[in-house]
Amino acid sequence: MEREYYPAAHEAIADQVPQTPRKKKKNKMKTKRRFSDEQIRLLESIFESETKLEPRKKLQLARDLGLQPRQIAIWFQNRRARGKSKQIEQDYRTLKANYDSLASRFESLMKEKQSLILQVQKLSELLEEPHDINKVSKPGPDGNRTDGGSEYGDTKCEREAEAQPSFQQAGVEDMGFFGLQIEKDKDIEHAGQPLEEFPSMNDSLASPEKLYGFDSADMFDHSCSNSVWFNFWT
DNA sequence: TGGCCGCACCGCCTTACGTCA
DNA sequence: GTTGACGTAAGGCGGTGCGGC
Repeated sequence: MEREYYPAAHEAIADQVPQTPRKKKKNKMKTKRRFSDEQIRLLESIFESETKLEPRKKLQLARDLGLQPRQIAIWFQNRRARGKSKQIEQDYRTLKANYDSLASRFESLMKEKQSLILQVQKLSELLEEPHDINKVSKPGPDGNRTDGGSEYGDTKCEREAEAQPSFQQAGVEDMGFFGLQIEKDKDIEHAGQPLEEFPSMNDSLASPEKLYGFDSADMFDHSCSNSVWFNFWT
């Protein structure tokens, strides 16, 4: 469909675009005409080099395009607003991509962490065995206990509470032995916090828990204040 | 020198028209 | 021909900077 273009300023439409309309309110615009492609092209080319116009240049441009200076000023204002809006959208996309990438890496690291914790628990059991072998209930054929519990207690807390001294007994104070740094005592209480504070971009973006369907509360059981956790973030 | 006023300009939000599917 | 979504020119408002008094 053909556009209706804004005529030159000296034509009738110019009368509807007062030079200083700021004080004239409630005077509804009668007609609105889009600028011609040529006008837009020139405006865009100038906007590329300077997003704000000097007054003299604005007057010159208004003459060249047959528009009112105020129309030029408004076009630049609206153009800056459009540019800003697009920039915000671009920034949002970039941030979201970074967030998604980070969340993905977070998830994979959590899996790796869980795997390493299991390895440590198994090693802990191995270190424990020679000292206390008589207390250990008889394992089933597959190596698991037949009563459904473990030699370290039936709860996660008990297992962890007992697992920690075993390292000390074995002279393994520093978990750097496993390439890890163990969290102890008060530091342990903070070990789970970064997980809960994993940044969500905003309410519209799901947190990792929602995004990936896992619950941080399950991973960091705060019912055990002395739980052994590794500092995920170091 | 500090305060006031008018003006121009800006950013931001809103309105209303033009265009298109 | 109608309608709803979208783009955009322009209105309106509050804020700021500047020059004159």
